[in-house]
Amino acid sequence: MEILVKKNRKQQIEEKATTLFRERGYAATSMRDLAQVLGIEAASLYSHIKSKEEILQKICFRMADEFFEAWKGVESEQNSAAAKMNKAAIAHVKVITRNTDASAVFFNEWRHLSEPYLGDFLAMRDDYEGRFIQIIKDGIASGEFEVVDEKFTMLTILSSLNWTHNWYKPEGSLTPEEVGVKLSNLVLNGLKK
Amino acid sequence: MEILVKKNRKQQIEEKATTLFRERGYAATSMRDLAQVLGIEAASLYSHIKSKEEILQKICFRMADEFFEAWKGVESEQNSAAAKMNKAAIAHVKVITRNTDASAVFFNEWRHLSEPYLGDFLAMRDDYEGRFIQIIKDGIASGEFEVVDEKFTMLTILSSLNWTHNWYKPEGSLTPEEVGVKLSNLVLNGLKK
DNA sequence: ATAATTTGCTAACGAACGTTAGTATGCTTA
DNA sequence: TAAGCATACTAACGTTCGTTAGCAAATTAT
Repeated sequence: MEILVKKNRKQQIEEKATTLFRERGYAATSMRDLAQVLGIEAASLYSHIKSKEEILQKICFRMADEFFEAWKGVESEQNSAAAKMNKAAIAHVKVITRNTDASAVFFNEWRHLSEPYLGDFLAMRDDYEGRFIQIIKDGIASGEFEVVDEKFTMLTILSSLNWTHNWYKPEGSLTPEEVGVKLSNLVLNGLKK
Repeated sequence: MEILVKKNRKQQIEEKATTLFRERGYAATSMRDLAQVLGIEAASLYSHIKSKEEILQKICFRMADEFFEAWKGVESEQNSAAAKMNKAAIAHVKVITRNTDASAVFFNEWRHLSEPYLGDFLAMRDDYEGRFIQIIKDGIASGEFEVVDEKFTMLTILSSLNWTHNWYKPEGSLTPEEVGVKLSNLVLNGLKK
């Protein structure tokens, strides 16, 4: 009967690898380390995967997919740039808080991707960052936001949002939604009264 | 005659290592990679250094020293928390922008330190972060700042400041001081008008 | 019942890793 | 001029790396 409980070995491998890559880094995690966590021999891993890098690719591009998926609904009919930024921040943070380990790998280990994956990855990142820049531009044009350097501001905002993976604990008191709201509020309104 | 121009081999090694560690990560940089950049054999490195990790230790703890050194002057006689935060942000960002490569190593590679260095490092980080928390607490107590979760706010602010190493180009138009001012302003006043 | 798939093993490959030993050369200092 | 230090070499060490080949058992699908 048990539905959704059975996971095939490949999924297990990717899950454990995500944890290890997060804790030790991709380069410092050996296939023998990974095998040991799963209770098998290193060579046995290759019955399920093609290479070590394939695991990293899966993690990185699955996260990218999730970020783009979450973006849907951000640029809806509403016209306020602040509301859009709020929505975007919440959507973004929700993805991170629901995948803290995979997010850490996504943010820190992507440089170990080889071509053409690396190029694809960077192109997606550019695309994604461009969406935040557009919101900022809109806000400036409409007079909602201060006149700022859009790229600088985008980088600053995203760095705040992206850091979430480093401290968020799912078992803590804050829900992903609440984290997004608080971050969005701090970014939009600042610390001063 | 030439003063301050002559650098001994050990310094050269640390400089080149900083660049490589930044570009490829500590674990993915081999001693043979490093030797090649310097035009010597890998074994020759050991006439100057004790181990690969020693280089990482030097980078990390020199940066830590610089951050603490820069803090002097932040907690001066002035009483406004906003002014203190402004000073702290500028001081912090100045250190980063003047050492972007070493900062990247400092922020991303410290986990490869072994004990007792790792413990020392984390203790220093806690100390440093505590200083930012104190400014936030002061600002809340004095009514200058919104009532916020101090730790959450500290993490968010520092993540913005610390991301600077990833995009700042010394040859660009912004001076370190200007970057600090802009970041501090965004954090304190927010994006909205 | 049989075929196919999943899962795992042992053994081993060649390459790369950090590091040490021992030696040699040239520069700097006493 | 001698001593000492800085610098670099060749050769090699034992270990670990990612990965492949070939085989075997168990499970699943036809």
